[in-house]
Amino acid sequence: MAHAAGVSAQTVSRVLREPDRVGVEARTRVEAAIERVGYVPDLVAGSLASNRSRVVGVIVPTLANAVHASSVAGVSDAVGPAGLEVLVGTTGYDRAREGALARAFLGRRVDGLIIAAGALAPGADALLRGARLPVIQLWELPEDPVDLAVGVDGEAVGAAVARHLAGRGYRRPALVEHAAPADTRSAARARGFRATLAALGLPPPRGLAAERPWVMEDGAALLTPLLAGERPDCVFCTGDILAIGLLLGCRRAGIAVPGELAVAGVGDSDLAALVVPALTTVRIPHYRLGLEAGRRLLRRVAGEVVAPRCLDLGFELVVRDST
Amino acid sequence: MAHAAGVSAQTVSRVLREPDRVGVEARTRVEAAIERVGYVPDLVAGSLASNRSRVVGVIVPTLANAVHASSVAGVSDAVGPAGLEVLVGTTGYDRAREGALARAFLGRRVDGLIIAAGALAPGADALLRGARLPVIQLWELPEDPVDLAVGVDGEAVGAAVARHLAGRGYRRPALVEHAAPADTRSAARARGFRATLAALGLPPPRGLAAERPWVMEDGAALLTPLLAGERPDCVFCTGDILAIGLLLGCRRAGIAVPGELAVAGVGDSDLAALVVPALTTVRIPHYRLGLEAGRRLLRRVAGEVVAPRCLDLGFELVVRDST
DNA sequence: GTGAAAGCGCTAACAT
DNA sequence: ATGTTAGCGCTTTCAC
Repeated sequence: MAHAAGVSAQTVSRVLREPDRVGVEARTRVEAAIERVGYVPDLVAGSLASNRSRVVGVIVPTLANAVHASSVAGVSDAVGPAGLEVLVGTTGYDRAREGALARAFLGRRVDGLIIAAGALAPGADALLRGARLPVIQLWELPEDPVDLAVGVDGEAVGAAVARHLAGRGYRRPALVEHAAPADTRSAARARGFRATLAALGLPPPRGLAAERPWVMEDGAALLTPLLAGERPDCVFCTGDILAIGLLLGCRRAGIAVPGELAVAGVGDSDLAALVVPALTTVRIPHYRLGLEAGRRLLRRVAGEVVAPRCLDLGFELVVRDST
Repeated sequence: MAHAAGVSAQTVSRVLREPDRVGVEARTRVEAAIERVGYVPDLVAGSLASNRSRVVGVIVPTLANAVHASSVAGVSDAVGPAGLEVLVGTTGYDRAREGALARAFLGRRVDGLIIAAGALAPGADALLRGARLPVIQLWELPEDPVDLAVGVDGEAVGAAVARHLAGRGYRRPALVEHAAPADTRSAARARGFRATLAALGLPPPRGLAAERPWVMEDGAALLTPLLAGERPDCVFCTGDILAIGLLLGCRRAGIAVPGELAVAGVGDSDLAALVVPALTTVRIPHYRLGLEAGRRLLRRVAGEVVAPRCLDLGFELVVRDST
C-alpha cells in the first residue's frame, strides 16, 4: 500500500489517523491509492501495535430477552459514533460463564467492558479488579463496584409497589419471585417489597418462586398454589412476564382482576399496556441504561475520572387497571 | 510467561491450543505458571500471527427490535460453543452504514460475516464479493448471494395471507407496507400479496405506506385514511406492530374486527396472541434464522462447501380471531 | 512534513 | 516432544 502511493507506511498511517499532520500533496496521493487498491487497513495489527483495540465488550444473560437486547442497543448507539465496536457475549444466565467471557474479552484487549451483573462471581470480580480496565456494571448498584455502575435501585422498586398496593387498600399481599438466588435483581425487588410491607404494618406476603420467570405459562400455573389456603387480595411479581401469565390464568379461571386479585409486575414490557386488564408495572429505562453505560465508558476510556461511581437512573411506577 | 514456566513461548502456545502434543511434565509446569502469574493470552497478537481472528461479525438494522435481537441470539448460541466471539454492528436502517460496517469488520479480520440484508448496497456487495470471506445474508433469499443465504421467501408470505383472506370470503383488500423502498422484506411481502390477489381475481388492494412501521400509534393513525372512500373489508400489514396499532384504532373507533374489517400481520410478535381480538399473523423463525446462519457460517469457516447456497426456513400462517 | 528502525506478543515452519 | 527463526502489519519513537 505504502508502495502503491509512493510514500512510507507511516505516512499512510498518518493520513488515516491524523490527516492534518500530512502535507496536502502526499495526502491526496495516498487517498487516491487507497481508493484504487481497495485498501482496508488491518485493525488487528493496529491494535497490537498501539495497545488499543477500539472494541468494547458487553456481557449480558441473553439477547433473546428484549430487556437486555435494548440495553445492548443503547451501548451500541453510545459508542458506535465514537468509532468503537461492540463485542457481545451471552452467559445464558449461567454465572460461571461471566468469568470465562470476561477472560476471553480481556484476551482480546477490549478497551472497556460492560457487564450486566450486579455482584460479579468472585473469580470475575478479582480478575477485573486486577485488570485496571474501565468496567461498567449494569442494572444493579453494588456498594463497591469494580469501577463504575449504572443501574436502578431494586429495593426501591419493590418498596414503591408495596406502598402503591397498601395505598389502594389491599391487605393480604403475595409475592412471586425468581427461584434462582443468582437473580439478584429479582431478590432486591422482593427484599424491598417485604421490608416496606412490614414497615406499613401489613402481614408478610405469601411467597412463591418461579423457576423460569421468562415463561408466561409458568405464571399462569402459579395461580393454583397462590390461591390455596388463605387467599391473597394482591400479588407482586418481580417480572412482567409472570404477571401477564397470572393475568391470563385469572381470565381463564374467571377470577376478577383487580376485584378478587390485584396484580402488579416490573419491567413495563410492551405487552403490559395491551393485556386486558392493562398491567400495573414499573418502567425500567432499559435502553437508557445501556446508553448511559456506553457514554460513561467512553469517558473512562478517554482517561477521565467519572463521579459518582454509581449512577441510579430511577424508575417509574405505571399504574394501570390491574390494581 | 514462557520464562516463568521455564519453557519456550512455543510450548506455552501449544499447551493452550493443542495440549495433546505436549509432554505431561512440561504441560503441568506451564499450567501451574499460567495459574500463578494470572496469564491471559493476547488473542490480538494471536490473530495477527495466525491470520484467524475467531470473531464473526453480525450486521443488523437494530437490536431494539426483538426480531433482530433474537436472530443475533441465535448466531451467538450457534458459534459461541465453537469458541467464536460475536462482533455486532447496527445500521439503524441506514443502508449506507452497511458498507461502512462491513469494511470495518473486514479490517478486524473477522473469520466470517452475517448480514441481515437481502440485496446489499452496491458498494458493500462488491466489497464482500472481493473479500473471499464466508458471508451469510440473512432474512431474504437473493438470486445470487455473495456466498450463502438463510431466509424466508417474502413473496410466499404475502401470497399465503392473500389466499387466506380470499378463502375467508373477503373481497375488498387493503395493504399497509413500509414506505422506505430500502425495506425489501416489506416490499417482497407486498409484491406476493398483490400478485396473488390478482391471480385470484380480486381487485388490486388499496395501498398505504407507513414511515415508521415500528411505531404502534402510527398504525392506529392509518385507520382514517384506510376507511376513506370505498371501505375495504380486510387489510394486510407487512408487519405486526402496525397491525396491532390498527387493531387498537378499531377498538377506539368502535369498528368491529373482523366483522367490519379483518386485520392480518406478519411476525407473530409476542403481542399478537395477547391482543383482543388475537391477531392473525405469520410466524417467522427469527431465532432459528440466526442459529442456522451461525451453523452454516461455522461450516464455511471450516472450509466446507455448503449446499444449497440459499436455505429457506419457511414460515407458518397463524390464524387467530382478527380475520 | 516525512522516513527509518524497532518491536507489539503471538504462531507457522522448520529444525532438532 | 520441544526449541529456533521469522515474520504477521501496523504504531511508536526518534531522526532528519
